[in-house]
Amino acid sequence: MRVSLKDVAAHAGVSVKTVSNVVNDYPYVTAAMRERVQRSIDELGYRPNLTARHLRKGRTGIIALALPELGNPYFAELAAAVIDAAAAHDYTVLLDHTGGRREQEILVSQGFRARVIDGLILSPIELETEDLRDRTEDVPLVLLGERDYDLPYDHIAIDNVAAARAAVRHLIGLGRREVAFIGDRRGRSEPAQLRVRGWREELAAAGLPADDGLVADTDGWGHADGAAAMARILEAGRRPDAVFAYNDLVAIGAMRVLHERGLRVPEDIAVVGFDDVVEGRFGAVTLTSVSPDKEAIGRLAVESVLARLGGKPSEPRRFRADHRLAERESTLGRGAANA
Amino acid sequence: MRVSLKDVAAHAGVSVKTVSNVVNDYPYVTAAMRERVQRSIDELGYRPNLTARHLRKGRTGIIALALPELGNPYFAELAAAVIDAAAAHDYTVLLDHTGGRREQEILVSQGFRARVIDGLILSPIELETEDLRDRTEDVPLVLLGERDYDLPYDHIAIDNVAAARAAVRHLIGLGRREVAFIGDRRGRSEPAQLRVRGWREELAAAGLPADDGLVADTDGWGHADGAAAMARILEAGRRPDAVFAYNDLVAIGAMRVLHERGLRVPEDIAVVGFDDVVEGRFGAVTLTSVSPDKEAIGRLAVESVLARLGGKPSEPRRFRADHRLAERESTLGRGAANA
DNA sequence: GGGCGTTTTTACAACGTTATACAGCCCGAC
DNA sequence: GTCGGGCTGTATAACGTTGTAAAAACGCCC
Repeated sequence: MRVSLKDVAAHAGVSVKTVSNVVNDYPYVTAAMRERVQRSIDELGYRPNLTARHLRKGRTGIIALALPELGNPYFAELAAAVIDAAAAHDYTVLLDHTGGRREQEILVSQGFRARVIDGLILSPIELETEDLRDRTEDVPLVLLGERDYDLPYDHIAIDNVAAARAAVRHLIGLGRREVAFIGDRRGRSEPAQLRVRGWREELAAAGLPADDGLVADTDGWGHADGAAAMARILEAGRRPDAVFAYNDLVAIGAMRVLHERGLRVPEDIAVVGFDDVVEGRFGAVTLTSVSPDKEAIGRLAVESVLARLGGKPSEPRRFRADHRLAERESTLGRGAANA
Repeated sequence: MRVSLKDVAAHAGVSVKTVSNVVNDYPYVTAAMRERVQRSIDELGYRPNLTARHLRKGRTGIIALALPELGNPYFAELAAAVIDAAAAHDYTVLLDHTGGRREQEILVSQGFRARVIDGLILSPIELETEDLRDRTEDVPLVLLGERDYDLPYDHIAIDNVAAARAAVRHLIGLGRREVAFIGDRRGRSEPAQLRVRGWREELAAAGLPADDGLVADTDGWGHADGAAAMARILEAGRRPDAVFAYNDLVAIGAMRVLHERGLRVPEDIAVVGFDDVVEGRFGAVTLTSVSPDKEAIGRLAVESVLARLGGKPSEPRRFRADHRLAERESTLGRGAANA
């Protein structure tokens, strides 16, 4: 059986609280007593029961991070950043994945999946603003990714519209005139809509048409989705000279199809992705990508969820993490205008 | 403040235990009473406190999964399999990453990172057998990946030696005579050593020399490690006609370097990876890879850790998950012998 | 050596839940 | 009618920890 404070106390011939004091480095313990108790602790191999401690203290030391997919390296890298940031505050992270499905996201936000947590960081895909309106759960929630409307929760995000515009501007600067967007999620995902909006705005600013036939829906955001969408565009007889993809996986899937059909990247079609995952740096054609500051996102998310632990209901805040465009072979310019 | 059983009991005018009975579907509760209590529960928005429940029951409903790196999609896919398998048993998964560093792995195995768990699934890289000998922690431990020596813990693994031999056999069947191995970890990783052994054995069986100059060490197992190792081999003046990499990421990194130097895959150099990650199916040259049954590994791991919860110390067991060789463009044969 | 302030240790009550044991109750059987 | 036994509901005691408050020990001064 597991050793408890009581066992140690009996063994050392002191009260339970004294042992607790030693364990918690309470200052008013004589060196002699401390050593005597410590010896019993070591001898019996005592280890505090965190469940009991947390019941008493009202905190569990665990925050949950709910992501759409672990398989996407962007989220994996983000998870690593969150885990590290949490560890710096002596917090442990419980990871969950929602598949980006709305019902799962609602379930998670209501705390039905993991109910032993002090706080929750959620990266929603299909979740609607209204889904959070009647949230009753009292653990602090922080949202990753931009939301259009106001909700009483902190947001951590990069400026998706600006980032998308920068990507499209870069393509236009290369002289491209027909820029496709791959990865809209049938209008059901807020982040996708923001990137589409950036794409549309930048094309408009350059006086280029934002043709709906150049926006390709996908079901998900994996390699296969990008490949299928690219194939559909080509089979519809379109031949864009540039592609801006919702993320790197979609971009890489699209590039595979271009390669199969003998279209060269970037000569025939330039490609820009989003997320700057490692994978994009090691293909036969390395991928230009919008690079969000993942480490900052993870750190800000942890800090803001922990800041809300006290339960003081201050104003919701919106954190903007940085992003930059990492230029690589997939948009290597033939005399690129400075973008 | 959070609503507790006591609040509900007061509101409904019954005892705390009766409310508990309703919550836990205890059979001997009249329908009338059940409904009355349920109404109070709904009205007050009661939600059970899992910390307290678990303190009482001695179980937390959480198992930890400690992986070397989340960034490697293989582990991400594996994590998804474990999370799903655990969910089927009403268990939640707490994810941790060790970076594959020995001290971290020891720490995790001793339970220093996450101490609120019922069981632990650990995928060690550098951990030595002896590190587990004096493990005092009493939560059940299951190891992922093969271990050579006997330890009182269950193992879930594929047959690494056999899988490596199959990969090398396939290359030899293509007519390749100089097969390099990329991704030994300076002898510090047991799984790597097993794959090197398979490589060595199969070469020996074919009467080919297993030249030490063809084994490339790496620090880690990411794209960059594979690229650096491949470059080192070429710069040493070697020109193997095939490469077997420790995993897909290493293989893809190596292929990038081959591409940069104008060497064609598979014409000049055939490449085989390990893990069968999605990424390998969408490069300009798709990657042949050893494909372990991740879903089975995840399921077996969860089942065996849960089976040990009772604490009955039965014999440690060794589970073998299946693997197969997924053949793709990187080993497309010019008249391949049947392999 | 008694009084007083400071330091050290202790007893006890919580945190929210469930297991145990028991007290009523109702019903049918003797 | 009294007894036994199956249903319901309740009081109480845990689970292992820490906060509070009070008791004990100590040191110092007069």
